[in-house]
Amino acid sequence: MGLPLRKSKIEPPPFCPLTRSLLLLRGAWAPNVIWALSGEPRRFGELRHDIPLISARVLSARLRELEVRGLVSRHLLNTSPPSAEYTLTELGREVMPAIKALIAVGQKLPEVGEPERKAARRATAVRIAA
Amino acid sequence: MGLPLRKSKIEPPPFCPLTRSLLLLRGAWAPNVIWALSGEPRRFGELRHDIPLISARVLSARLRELEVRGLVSRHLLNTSPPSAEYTLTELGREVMPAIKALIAVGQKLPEVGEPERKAARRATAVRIAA
DNA sequence: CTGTATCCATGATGATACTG
DNA sequence: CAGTATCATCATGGATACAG
Repeated sequence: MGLPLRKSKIEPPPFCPLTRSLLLLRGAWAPNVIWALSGEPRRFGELRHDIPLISARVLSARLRELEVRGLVSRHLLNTSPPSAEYTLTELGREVMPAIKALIAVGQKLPEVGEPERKAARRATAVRIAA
Repeated sequence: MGLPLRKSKIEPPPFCPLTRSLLLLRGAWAPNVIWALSGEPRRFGELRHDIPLISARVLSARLRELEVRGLVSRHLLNTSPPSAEYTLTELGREVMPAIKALIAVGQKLPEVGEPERKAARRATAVRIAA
């Protein structure tokens, strides 16, 4: 995310079967957007509320990207004031299993703060005879 | 991706059940590393070969992070020249379902190039009466 | 071979202001 | 309300050189 998925100027890993889905998760906000859309159709403002801290700019960008990829469809409502409604497409719903799997895994993972991330590796480092 | 998961200086979304797993995918290379370790234990050099284009610096960083999080264990072999062996821990293996789900989804997603990403949204924009 | 330290380029975000 | 445009910031990644 940032989850950023930096695409090397060269070529993306030919082997990795993960490259594609990783592109999907690009930005690290996309999964949350999909998750927020898993239920009923949501309007832009509702999504902003559902996904705390996401900026309008980023939400807009992700929605557009997901739309271009065919995971999300956008409908303009001729209301006043005008509003927009976003829903998952059939293709978009196919992503849910992966999202759910991620959530399930997350619940099993221990919480790790920033400090620990930079901690030494000695924790599990073990010396064994060759 | 920089699937990067940029942690706001403020606070991470309290609600999102995805935050944790997303932290795991940080860097967008982690999933590939886990995937590469899904089989037999691998040495540093083997991983570099398994994951084309990944730099030693990044591979090292991801392995360390996964190690700190308890998903990967590292073993130094007293060989000459010295070598290291990485394996998934039990916790690490629990992530596989999510990885596999991502791969499965990836196969269903259409290929989308950079140009399309910036393309207009008109494709699916539809006007419906309110 | 296994990593680590630097330096640098780029992408992803956040904040803010503005338009329809 | 729904977005978009701009500007500034920072993390992640790549390349290269160096160390155990």
